[in-house]
Amino acid sequence: MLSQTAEYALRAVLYVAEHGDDRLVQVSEMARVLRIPRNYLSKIVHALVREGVLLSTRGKSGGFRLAVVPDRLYVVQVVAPFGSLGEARHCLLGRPHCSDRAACAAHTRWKNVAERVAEFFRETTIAELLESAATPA
Amino acid sequence: MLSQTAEYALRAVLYVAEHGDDRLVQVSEMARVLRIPRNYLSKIVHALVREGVLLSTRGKSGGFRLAVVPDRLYVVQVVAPFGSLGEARHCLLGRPHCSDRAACAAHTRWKNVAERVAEFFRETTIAELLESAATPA
DNA sequence: ACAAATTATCACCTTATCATGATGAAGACA
DNA sequence: TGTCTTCATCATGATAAGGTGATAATTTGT
Repeated sequence: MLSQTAEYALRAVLYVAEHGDDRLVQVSEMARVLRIPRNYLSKIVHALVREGVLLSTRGKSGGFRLAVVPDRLYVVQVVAPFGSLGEARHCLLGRPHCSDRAACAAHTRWKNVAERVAEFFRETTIAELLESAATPA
Repeated sequence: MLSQTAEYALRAVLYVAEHGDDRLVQVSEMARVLRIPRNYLSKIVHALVREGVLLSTRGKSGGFRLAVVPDRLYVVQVVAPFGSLGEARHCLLGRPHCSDRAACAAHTRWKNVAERVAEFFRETTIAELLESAATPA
C-alpha cells in the first residue's frame, strides 16, 4: 500500500513526534531504533524538511523536530512526497479518465473502497496515530 | 494499489470474460485493444493459465477462455499471483507481527480500512464487475 | 506432408526503487 | 581557532519490475 520509502517516512515522523517533545532527534538514533538504513533515512527526512514537515538543525547536538504540531499533521503530508498517494483514488484499471460518467468496469464498486483509503490518509493525524498506540485495544 | 502487472491481468480477464463467450480470444487482439505490450501480456495470461484462471489452446484458431465461470471467479484469484495483495491486510508500518494485541501506531485505525480493501478483492467477482460496467451510474 | 497461426519460452534490456560509502557544509564548544 | 558532531549531498551499486525481440512448440487446415 505504501512504498518502502513512504513507510520509512511515516515511521520516522511518528518517532520524532513521540520522542522529540523536549529535544532534537538524530538520524543515527532513528536509524538504529527503527532499523532503517542510515543514509537512506537521512535522505528521506531531509525531503520531509523540504516539504515543511520537519525542521532540522545542524552541528553538534543538532537533529530533527516536527515543523507542525502533531494534531495538525496529516498522514498524507508525510507520505505524499514519496510515491503517488493519489493512487488511492486512482482508477483500479489504470484508466487516465475514469469518472462516474465514463465508468470502467471496476469503477463503481471500487470507488467506495478507494474513497475510504484516501480518507484515511487525508483525515488521520499523526497525533491520532500516537493516541491509538498509547491505548492498545 | 495494484501493480502494473496485476492491473494488466485484471483487464485481460475482464476482456476474456466479456468477449470470450463463444470463441477463443487471442493475445494479439487483447494486446491491441487494451494497449498492453504483447509479449508481456503473453507472459501474464500464461501465468493465469498456470493459476487455473484461464484455459489456453495452441495452434491456429487457438486462444484463451475462462477456466471458471465469471460469477465464481473472484478478483483476488486474478490479481494475487502478481504482487502480494495480502499487502492490503498488511501492517501499514511494515511490522512483521502486527495484531490487535501487539498493535503498532497505525494498526487500529488502519485495519478497518485495510479490511475494506481486502474484502473488495476477496468478495467481488468478475461477473459483478462486468455488470457494473453494463449499467453505468 | 506442409504452411500458417498461435501459444510458450528464452535471453536480454530499461527503468525505478532501495541501499551503501565517501565527502562536503554548518554549527557547538573547548 | 580548531575539532567534533551532525545534517546535506554526491556517486555508485544491487535488486526487482516492466518491457522487447527472437525462437521453439503445438495445432489447424489444405
